[in-house]
Amino acid sequence: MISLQHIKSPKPEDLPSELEGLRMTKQRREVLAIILGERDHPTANDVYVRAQNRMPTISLATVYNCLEALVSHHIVRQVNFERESSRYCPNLEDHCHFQDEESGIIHDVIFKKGVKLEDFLELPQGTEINHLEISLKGRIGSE
Amino acid sequence: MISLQHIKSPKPEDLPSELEGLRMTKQRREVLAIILGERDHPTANDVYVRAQNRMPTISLATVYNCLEALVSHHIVRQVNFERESSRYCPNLEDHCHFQDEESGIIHDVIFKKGVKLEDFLELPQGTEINHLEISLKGRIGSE
DNA sequence: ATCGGAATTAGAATAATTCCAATTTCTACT
DNA sequence: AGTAGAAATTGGAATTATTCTAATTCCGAT
Repeated sequence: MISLQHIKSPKPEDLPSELEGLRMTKQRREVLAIILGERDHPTANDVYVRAQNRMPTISLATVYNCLEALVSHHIVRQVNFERESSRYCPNLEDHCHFQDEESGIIHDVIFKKGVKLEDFLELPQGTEINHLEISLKGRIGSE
Repeated sequence: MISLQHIKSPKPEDLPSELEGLRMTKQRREVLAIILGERDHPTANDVYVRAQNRMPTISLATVYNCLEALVSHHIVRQVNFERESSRYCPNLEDHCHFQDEESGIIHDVIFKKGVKLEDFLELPQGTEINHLEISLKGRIGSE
């Protein structure tokens, strides 16, 4: 994938017919376009509701299927906060998430340049990390 | 709470009648003793099953109630991995969790001494973090 | 002892997600 | 272009973890 990262709001029909080895069906393109469009970390249900505008017959099961396909092909990321419903994020850069408890809005938070996991965690040596999720909650200072 | 941290397997009846302002009922003591005993990050259902040995009439709802009481009084911590069921951890030190994908076992991982969040995250200034959860998954090197 | 609030209980309800079986749509091959 | 087989979609049912509810029980303070 060259730079979907920086394509803000592609029309679904402008998305390629295959991405990362995943065949892009009409529904998958619609779902991906929604996630690339409003980057507000929507839930599956949010995506479903938005998708219905252009595609009134899409089903929620399909939205879940599409999301799982996109996630497992590393085209979008799944984001979890405690036991809330999963959210989806098109930013594939290494980053984590901060949820403002006031507004509920989720912000991407990037790592300081050059920081590696081993720099701040006492990892048992030989550990191979396949997945990392950092979730923060709090408030944004109001001064 | 002085040092429940280091009390390995207290008998429920040895736990105090109040902790952190929370009245410790028979059931809450049982649940807490289980979590302090086997520190294997049990789920609510695990706790329920274990509790039934000594207390056959305890209900799952009560286990959930007790866990929520203990968590909200900062006596135990709730641990989440993606959308798996929550697990519970008596270690209140600042730490995060690593799940070995092979065995499913969860290990506590501590931070390098003196490391602060701002050292590795580009936090928008003025952010006040109330909650932080870091979950890692991977494998433990086998050499 | 007893009153009142808090805790416990069993079971129903909910929410998010997954499963299922029946269609529909693609893709590849003739 | 026509068609078989595979893959994707669909609606609805099922599942799972958790929360809610209403009735009972418990416990500490009067």
